[in-house]
Amino acid sequence: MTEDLSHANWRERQAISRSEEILDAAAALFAARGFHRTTTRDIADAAGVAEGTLYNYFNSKNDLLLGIMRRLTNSLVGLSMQTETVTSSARDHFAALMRVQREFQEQNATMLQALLSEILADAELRQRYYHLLIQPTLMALEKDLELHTRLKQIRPTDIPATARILASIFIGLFFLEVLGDAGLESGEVGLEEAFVGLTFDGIAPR
Amino acid sequence: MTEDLSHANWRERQAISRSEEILDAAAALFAARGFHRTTTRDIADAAGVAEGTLYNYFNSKNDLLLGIMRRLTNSLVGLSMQTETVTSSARDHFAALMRVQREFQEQNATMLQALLSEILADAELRQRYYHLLIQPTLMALEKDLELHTRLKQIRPTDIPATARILASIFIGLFFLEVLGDAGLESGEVGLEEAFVGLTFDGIAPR
Amino acid sequence: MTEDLSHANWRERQAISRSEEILDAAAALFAARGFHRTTTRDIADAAGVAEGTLYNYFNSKNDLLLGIMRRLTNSLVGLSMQTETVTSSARDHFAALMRVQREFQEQNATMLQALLSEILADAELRQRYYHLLIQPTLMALEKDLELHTRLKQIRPTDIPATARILASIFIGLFFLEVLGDAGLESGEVGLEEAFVGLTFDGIAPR
Amino acid sequence: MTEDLSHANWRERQAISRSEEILDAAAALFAARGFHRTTTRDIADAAGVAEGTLYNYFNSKNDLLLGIMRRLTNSLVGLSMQTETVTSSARDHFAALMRVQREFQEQNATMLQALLSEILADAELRQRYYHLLIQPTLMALEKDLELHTRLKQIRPTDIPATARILASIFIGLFFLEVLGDAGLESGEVGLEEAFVGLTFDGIAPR
DNA sequence: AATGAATGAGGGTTCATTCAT
DNA sequence: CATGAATGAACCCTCATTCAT
Repeated sequence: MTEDLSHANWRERQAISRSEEILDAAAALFAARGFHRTTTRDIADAAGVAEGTLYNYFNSKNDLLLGIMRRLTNSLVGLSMQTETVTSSARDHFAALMRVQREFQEQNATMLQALLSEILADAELRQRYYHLLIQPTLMALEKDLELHTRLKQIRPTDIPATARILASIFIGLFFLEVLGDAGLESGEVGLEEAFVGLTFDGIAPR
Repeated sequence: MTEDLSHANWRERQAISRSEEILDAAAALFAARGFHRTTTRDIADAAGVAEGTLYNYFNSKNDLLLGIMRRLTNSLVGLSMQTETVTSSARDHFAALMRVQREFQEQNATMLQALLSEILADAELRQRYYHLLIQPTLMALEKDLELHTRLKQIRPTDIPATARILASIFIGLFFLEVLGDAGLESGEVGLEEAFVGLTFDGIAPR
Repeated sequence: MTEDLSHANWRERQAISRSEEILDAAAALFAARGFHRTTTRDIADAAGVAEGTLYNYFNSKNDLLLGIMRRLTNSLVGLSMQTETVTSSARDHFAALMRVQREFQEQNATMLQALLSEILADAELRQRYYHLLIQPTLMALEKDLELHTRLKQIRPTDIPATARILASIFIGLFFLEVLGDAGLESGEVGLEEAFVGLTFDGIAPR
Repeated sequence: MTEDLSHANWRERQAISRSEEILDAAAALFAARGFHRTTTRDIADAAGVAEGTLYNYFNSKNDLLLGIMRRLTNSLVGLSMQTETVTSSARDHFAALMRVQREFQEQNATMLQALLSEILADAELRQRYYHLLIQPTLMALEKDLELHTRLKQIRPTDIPATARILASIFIGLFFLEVLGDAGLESGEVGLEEAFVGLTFDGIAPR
């Protein structure tokens, strides 16, 4: 009985890791060549399994995208739990936010790139992505802004609009990164400072 | 002779308008369903021509994307010429910039969306897009920032980083729009104010 | 009236020469790339006319092949008239036959090559070719053999079989030529001598 | 282990026979209608498989031609091994050669016809065919002639030229056969006799 | 008679998915 | 569960032919 259980566990673990290996392969290939230019054959080869095996873990090629998205959301949940803890000053808090966001993008770069392309092309996926990843981010930002406004750590603003501008910065920076912008590669530090400087103090002369 | 000329002109004009009609159809479909989910048959039908006719104007389906990109760059050139002249205060200048950018995005929404998806999936296209559309925008922003810094209308900052953050805002906002973010639909005015408020004065309390 | 006639003549001559120019272009291209790999566009370009113009002179692309065949038969008729005149010895006669055949092949090389390929692939064309070009040649050979047999200039043989072997030599040599056989390029003289030596004296030792 | 092996063998045998079935179908159709008039659909139907299956065994339609050529060369190799041993008299030897050649042509008629047409139209294929099939035949003939000359079984001749004439006879006869020449159908015996009579004794009267 | 843009049927090829082993 | 050969719908593109100018 115990053996049966452990065996089942082993199999389950096997299954999970197989599934993850396949997703790894798929994400890498989707990011490199795009979803449509990647064949199931490519994925199977990269994952070291037969083509038919893919269909034991995923119902369709499209399901792989959904799997990637699930991973991203899980990753984001872990992230939000991590940043939940309020930090001292608003300045530090938003600097930390930027850092965390950039880290998230960096660690999930291939998956994000793989998804974004299809998101722009598929209405259903788009909606799903928005609800699972963008909207939570926007709401978290709004909540943060509200909180710090109440604490008088930031001045009163149009919170929804400001949240969207901040989110746009994160999104846009990822985009520039994908586009291979040289200006970004040089140094992250400058970017973070410029971000905090801009958003907190503005660029108006004193 | 006059007749010959006018005849040639007629032909030429026909060819140009046909070409534009096809691009219109292609851009709309690419934006709606994505490049790969759109068939040449779809495009031909939407443009009201036979499938073979597409290939009298474009060498391949991919060429249609390049045609769309060419249109966008032309549109951007017209835009920069239009904004070149503006000066007055830095505040007004950047507000105008935001307005112009958003207008550009609005007027070229389908084409931008049609391209973006493929840009994320195709390295060559990506590079081309960066050089033709993003880099010029970044450089124009840097030039603007430099100018106004020299005029003491804005305080000294890390100009390349700031330019990238501003560009990111434009890019990210378009993305949110494509994702159908409801918060953006409500009002452009609030957004523009928030943008100027944020970038000039920051969100730090006085 | 005279003028009308001369005008008509001019036009007719024009038409004929146009038609011939087109056939020239077609034959050259068919020989170089094969019938199916040659497009009507290619032919029109090579002939210096528009694609539609081809159809004022030929009903279809296939008709161009028939045109080429007509040319070949005309060429062959001229040839047979030329060789009709009986020459002194049988030896000289068959040597002359070989020479004339090789000359015919050389002068019509492109057209022959263009046709042969299609002949092997198209049953109808094959039959037409056989009746127009091969059968007459075989019959002429048989007549020649009969005549010289009667004159005791050659020994009695199975005339139909011998005629076929002689024709095969001509056909096969052309084939080897097309295949670019280096042994043939070197010298024609040796070939002619070997031909007469073989066919008249055989290779058996004295 | 035994099972694995037998299983692998079964698979392999399956694959080979499938591949051969497809080639059979292709050769028959190419011979009947020509390469370009035969569609991959036709071939698949004739072979009793789906269109896509063709591409599990051959990379392209062109590859089928190469496959046919490979078969022919294999067949030729078997042939040369078979004739290598013959000696006896020169007369008998060349009679046997003729017989073997005609048998080869007969047994590979469809494949030969399938290839010939494309050979005349495609320079690359032409070269390949020459090197794989024609040149070996020519060299074998030259070697035979040399040997028998040295043995004084045939008189001294221009060996390369004679070899080419003999090869031409074989090639030309196949051509006449393809053209459906009635004179050939009647009897092979007469042809063989005429061939030996012509080549050894010539047609000159005693 | 000349033009060449428009046509659309048809072709070769790809690839996600299935299923017998 | 794993395999990979078989499938066939669907796609992009070509090109002979037509016809309005």
